[in-house]
Amino acid sequence: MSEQFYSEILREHGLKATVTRLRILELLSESKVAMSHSEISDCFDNEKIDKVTLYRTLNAFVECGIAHKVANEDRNWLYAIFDKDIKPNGTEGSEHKHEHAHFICSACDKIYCFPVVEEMKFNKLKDLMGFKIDQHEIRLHGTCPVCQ
Amino acid sequence: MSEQFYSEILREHGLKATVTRLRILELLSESKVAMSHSEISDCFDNEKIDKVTLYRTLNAFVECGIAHKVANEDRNWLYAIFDKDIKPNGTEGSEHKHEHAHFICSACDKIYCFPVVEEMKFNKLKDLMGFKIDQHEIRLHGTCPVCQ
DNA sequence: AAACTACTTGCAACTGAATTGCATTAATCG
DNA sequence: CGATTAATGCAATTCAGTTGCAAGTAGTTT
Ligand SMILES: [Mn+2]
Ligand SMILES: [Mn+2]
Ligand SMILES: [Zn+2]
Ligand SMILES: [Zn+2]
Repeated sequence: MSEQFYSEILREHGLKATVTRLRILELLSESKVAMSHSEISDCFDNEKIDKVTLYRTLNAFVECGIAHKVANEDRNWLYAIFDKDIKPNGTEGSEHKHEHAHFICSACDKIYCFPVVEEMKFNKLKDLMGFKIDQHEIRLHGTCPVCQ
Repeated sequence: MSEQFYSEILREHGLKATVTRLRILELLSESKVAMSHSEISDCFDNEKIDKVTLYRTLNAFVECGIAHKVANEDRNWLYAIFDKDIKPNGTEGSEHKHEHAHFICSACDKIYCFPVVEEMKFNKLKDLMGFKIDQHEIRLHGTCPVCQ
C-alpha cells in the first residue's frame, strides 16, 4: 500500500500523518501477527524510533480505533491493526468490539487474530447466576502453522 | 476450615506448612474472587507479610497446583485456589488445566472463576486453517451481582 | 530431645515495561 | 508563508515482579 493510503487512514482517524506513524502503521499493517513494542522497535534498527514515541503512537492507534491490543502470555501488550475482513459486530463502530478470537501459539508465543467462526459462537449466554454478561473473549491455545 | 486441614493440603502438595503460607492459603480459600498480590497484602495490615515472601508463596501455590493465576484488565496477576467444584478435565491432575471460564466485572475489575456450562462449550474445534488448537480460554465480561 | 538439612524467609538491590514532564519540532490550516 | 496545535525526544520516574544472600524454621534423623 502507498504512503498516501496510510496517510489518509491516519487523518481519517484524527491523527497527524507523521513520518514515524507512517512507518509504524505500515509495519503493523503488513504483519500477520500481533507485535510487541520491542518487536516493533527491533524492526527499525537502522533508523531508530524513540521508545516513548513508539508507546505513544501505539496508544494513539488503539484510542482512535486503528488498532487493538492483546496481552500475550508474558502479559506484554501486542498490537494489531483491525483488519478489513474482521467486521465490527455492532452497528456503529463506537463502543462495540470487533468480533474476533485470538490464537496464541504455545511454541512461539505469537498471537494471530482469528475470525470467530460458527463453531466458536455461544448461543444464549445471558445473566448467568446473577452475572450480566455483555461480551466474551476467546483465546485459543495451540500450535501455529510455522511451529508444527 | 481448620489449620490442620490447610496444613495437610500444603504437605500433600510438597510444601512445608509455614505460618505465612497457612494465612495466605486460608485467605485465598475463603475468597469468592481472585486476588492480587496487593489485595492479599492489604488483608494483613496488622501482621504484615513480606512482599517477596508473598510473591514466592503465590508462585509456589501455582507451581504445585494449589492455585492458578489470571491476568486482570491491568495485566496484574490475580490468584485463585482451584475449587473443589471445578473438576479437572483431564484424567490425571498433571498437565490438564481445570476447565473453567473467568468472569471479569467491568465495574469493579474483580475476577470470578466460573464453571464452564454447556452453553460455553464449542463442539468440533480442531485444526482451523493449519492452526492446531489444544485448548481454549474464555473470558466473560460484564457486571457482577455486587455492581448491578 | 537435640542435631541436621533442605526449604523458607526477609531485606536490599535490581529489572524492565510503561508513564510523566517539559522543552523542542513539525504537520496542518488559513 | 506564518500561526496554531499536536507530536517528538530525552531524562526522570513509577510500579510489579525478580534475584542474591544471609538468617531462620519445618520436618526428619539419630
Ligand atoms: Mn486481534
Ligand atoms: Mn479461575
Ligand atoms: Zn508458533
Ligand atoms: Zn463488580
